[in-house]
Amino acid sequence: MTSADLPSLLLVEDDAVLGPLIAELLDPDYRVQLVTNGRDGLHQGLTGSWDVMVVDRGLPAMDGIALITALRSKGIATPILILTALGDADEKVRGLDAGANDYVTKPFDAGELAARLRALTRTFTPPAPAPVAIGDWELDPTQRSVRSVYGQTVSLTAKEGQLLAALAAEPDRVFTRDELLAACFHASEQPGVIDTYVHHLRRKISKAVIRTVHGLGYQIGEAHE
Amino acid sequence: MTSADLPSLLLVEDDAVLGPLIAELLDPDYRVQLVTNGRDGLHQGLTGSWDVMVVDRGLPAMDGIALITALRSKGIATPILILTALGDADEKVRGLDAGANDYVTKPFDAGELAARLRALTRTFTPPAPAPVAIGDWELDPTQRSVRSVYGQTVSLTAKEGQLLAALAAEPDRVFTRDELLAACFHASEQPGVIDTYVHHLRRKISKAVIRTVHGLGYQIGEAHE
DNA sequence: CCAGCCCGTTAAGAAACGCTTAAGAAAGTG
DNA sequence: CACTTTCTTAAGCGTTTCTTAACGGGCTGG
Repeated sequence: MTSADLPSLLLVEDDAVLGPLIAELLDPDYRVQLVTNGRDGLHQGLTGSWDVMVVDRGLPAMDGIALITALRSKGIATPILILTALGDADEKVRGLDAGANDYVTKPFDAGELAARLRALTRTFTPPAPAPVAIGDWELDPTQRSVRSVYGQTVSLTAKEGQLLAALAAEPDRVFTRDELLAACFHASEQPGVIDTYVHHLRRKISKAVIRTVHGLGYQIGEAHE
Repeated sequence: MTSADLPSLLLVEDDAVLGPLIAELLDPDYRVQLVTNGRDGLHQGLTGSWDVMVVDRGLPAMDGIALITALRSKGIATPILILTALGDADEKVRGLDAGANDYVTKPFDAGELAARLRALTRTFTPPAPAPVAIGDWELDPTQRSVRSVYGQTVSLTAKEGQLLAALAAEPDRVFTRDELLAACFHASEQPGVIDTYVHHLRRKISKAVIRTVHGLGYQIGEAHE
């Protein structure tokens, strides 16, 4: 989920009637983008940032299975639900093994589809999330404050907390500004925002926590050398 | 996956005939543990470490929905598939919203069940760029750092990384300066740049890594003959 | 062994990049 | 509605990285 608003959903459906219908059906709960062929689906899937995708099986320009295979091979891990008229068990096996996470056959029940999509997008948060350790600091799960190992507590703003949480999620990994932008902001801001917030964090916490990797981005953890 | 061998599967099914049958069906692909009531399912689910669970809907001692709700509230995030005779859309919605990840109705197709379980246990790992081995060193796929076999890590600049990657791509091959220029730079620079960067690399890493072939260029690896 | 080319090393200017600051816009609050 | 806090942009300045060039030592072939 890129922000506090609705999750984004990419719908790939060539049927001129069914496509808009499904889009309308999902509209209250998702920001739906409808594309009507596999090639557009691939392009959107690769370039956009989606919380979940619904793809038809038979598509012009690029088959649904081929689309999913292509996306997965490019490292796209977004949950994908296949929605199609082809209901043979063999077809289901093929679709799921290609990398889909769920398979629903037409005609489908609207409530069931919605529930399956909820199941796919559900981000499971354990009831008592352990505070995230960042060097000598501890990020509170509410993402609004950090405590040093020696009692001192610093409160963060929402963006500061999100940025720090994103970096802390994968220590040692280097995040580009664009990645961080997609994770914490609406992706419409200037990449320079990140610099500003990194500066804020470094001033509030110790300078050493967030490392700069020149030309790439930022990183938490392992100082190289 | 808890170990290198088969994934573990907890099957909660009270039917004395169907339970062992399903267990046998899944046996080739999973380490299956069968329990026949909800209370045992809860206990196993909480204490054991499972890669996936298959639970029946109607269970003695504790309903399947209640079981899932209880597990989720305790922070158990294991993928759960409901396998049941109750096939109403409403039932499916209830089961999925309780925290199940998939819902299959009896009678079920063995191949489909297996595929859906594969989809649930599939751990999607984005194509992990394998580190490139260079003598006693390992080039990080981000191409921005190298680690020696004994822990020491050295960070590289962008050009240093590109140059090292180009040389390491074909060990033992001798690259001319022009080839390296075309591979790492805009081909508009002086060939002498290469010398400078080779020097930087030799200073950061050990001198022996990059060999000079007089009159030709540079090389990683063994000398010819 | 020597002349001549090739390579290693260093330094310094140029360019790209990141840090810091400030100020206006937007959002939240009483 | 006024006030405060937070968000976002932009610009100046310092740092890192890139590229060139020059000098001195080393390699090769006759």
